[in-house]
Amino acid sequence: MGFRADVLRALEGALGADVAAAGDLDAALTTPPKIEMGDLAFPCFALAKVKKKAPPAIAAELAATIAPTGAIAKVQALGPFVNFHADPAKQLDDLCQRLVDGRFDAEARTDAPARVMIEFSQPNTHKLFHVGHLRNVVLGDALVRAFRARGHDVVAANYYGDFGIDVAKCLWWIRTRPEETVPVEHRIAWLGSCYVRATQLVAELEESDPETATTTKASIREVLRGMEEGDPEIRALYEETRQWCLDGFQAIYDQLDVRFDHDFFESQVEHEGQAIVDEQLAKGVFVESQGAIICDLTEEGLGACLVRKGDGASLYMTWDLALARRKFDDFDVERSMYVVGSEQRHHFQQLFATLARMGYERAKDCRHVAYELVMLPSGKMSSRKGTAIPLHVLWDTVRDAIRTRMESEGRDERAGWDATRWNETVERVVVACLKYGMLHVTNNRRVVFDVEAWTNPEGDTGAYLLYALARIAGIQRKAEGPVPTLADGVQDGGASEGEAFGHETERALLGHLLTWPDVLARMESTCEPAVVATFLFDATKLFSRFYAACPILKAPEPLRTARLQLVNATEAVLRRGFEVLGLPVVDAM
RNA sequence: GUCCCCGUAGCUCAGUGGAUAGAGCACCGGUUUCCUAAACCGGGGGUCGCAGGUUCGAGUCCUGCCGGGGAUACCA
Repeated sequence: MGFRADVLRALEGALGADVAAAGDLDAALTTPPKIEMGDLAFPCFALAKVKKKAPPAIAAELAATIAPTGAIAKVQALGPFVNFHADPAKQLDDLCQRLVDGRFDAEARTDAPARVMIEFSQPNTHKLFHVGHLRNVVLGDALVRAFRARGHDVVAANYYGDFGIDVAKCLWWIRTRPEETVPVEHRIAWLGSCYVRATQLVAELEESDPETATTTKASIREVLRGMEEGDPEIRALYEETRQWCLDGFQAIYDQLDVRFDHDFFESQVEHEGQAIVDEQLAKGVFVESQGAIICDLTEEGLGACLVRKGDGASLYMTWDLALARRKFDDFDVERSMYVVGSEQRHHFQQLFATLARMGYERAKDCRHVAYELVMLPSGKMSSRKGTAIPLHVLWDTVRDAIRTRMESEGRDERAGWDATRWNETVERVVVACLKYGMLHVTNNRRVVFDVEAWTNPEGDTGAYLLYALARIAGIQRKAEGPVPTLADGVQDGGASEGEAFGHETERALLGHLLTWPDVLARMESTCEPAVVATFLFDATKLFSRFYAACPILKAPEPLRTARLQLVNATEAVLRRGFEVLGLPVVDAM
């Protein structure tokens, strides 16, 4: 069948009685650091003890016993490794067939599909949506796509923070300053500034004029009560401004091509949470402590989990309990994932432990996908200090940079483009840059947001990835004569006019494409989109090298067909990766 | 105090216990009568924070320390 299978069979045969001592052969196989060394390598260290021989001697012995068969073109000992060289044409043919008949995708799927809920984004209404929030959306969406590609039944869920004291602060500011005009554009940013100014005012008053501070806070609480109890005037303002935000968020999700299957709202689960607290209090799972209600998690080493404040008010934790119950009971999810910043680690450890105490067995299948903040080169982003970059500002900046770049080039491809085509292409490059910029860094690492770097579309960026796809489309467009489709495979792997398929850039690219199923599996188990992002960058890099080194359309047959098939296969695999990260595609740029 | 995350090239980052630790940016030099030069090739640049330990083998695993960030019940 495939090269890897052939290698495993050959090794088993050559090892004979030593197979058991060698351990898991499939797991042992590695990729040599350089393509000239071969495509797969078997390290002989584990055998050294049993055979009481030096690894290089064992490698030489094994290499001598294995004859090239099937897709194995050459076997060679190199130091302590047995290196296997694949027959590149057979390998390419195999990849084409598997892409066509679905085996390639089947291999990428899990054998334990589950119903998974992935909660992400969780934007607060009445607050600025800034670059930091973008990381969450893009990360969560990538996970949704990856879990789907793996064959899971995924429910993408959003959870809007549309209630509480912060919303009241914003509304209070608006009500006490009727002279302020509401802008037509970027209303979320304006509402956010109302919230910030109210917060700052209270903080200042607490310093300078404690008495006024107290009355101000009291009137903010009045607004909150009005929201809760349905004061017509306050309620109307609340509903209107809330809707501005929901519309604004939807516009952002549309631009990013992010979709949710279900929306939760804080305003919905607030009361339910309190009911759960009463319930669990009656059962003795929750207890009173210092006037408040807690779930005592000292046994788990997590301290006290506060579920109701001393004044009877609910908190995040209270609502999360109700939310979790809905997820388990109404949606029947087997696994539940929460994409939330890493500063909430303790919160989620407590939440999951509390759910376990409440009797939810599936609490063990809850997972907090933590990620670090987005930082500016100058430090932490703070919406209160006004140092946060609103998403639309970033978007405009990147768009300007990319459009300027494109307009200065004057490419033939773009000669007949109308305004729509221009706008659409620019927008796709922008989205690719934004998403890739957020995803190519490991979750646990801070993303440093440097506008200079983000507006330079060269090197390790989304634009670089799209560029490869545009070149691929260009080749396919310009090919004259017979153009193979993947289903045709590679009929003849032989040499022609002294040139055969198997240039080192071809073999390196091909070998890399073959690892996709494994890469997707790793993204699922680690919840790290960076795994796929790195794969795509490497694939693109390898394609660019191949492209620069090997003429495709002008190559003699059958080399031309083989190269075109490599181009087709590269496109097919790249598209799978783009889909998983939610990156847009282009066929010209 | 305790717990968690990060520390790899000037900067930003990859690196699934295996071979000479790799990219991108920046800097220097080269490549276009040829499929898109947003590309490709070459060059300089490293005590993988420090010290021990486990292992045939450690950037990777364990312990301790140093530096940065975060969490640590009545904020959200």
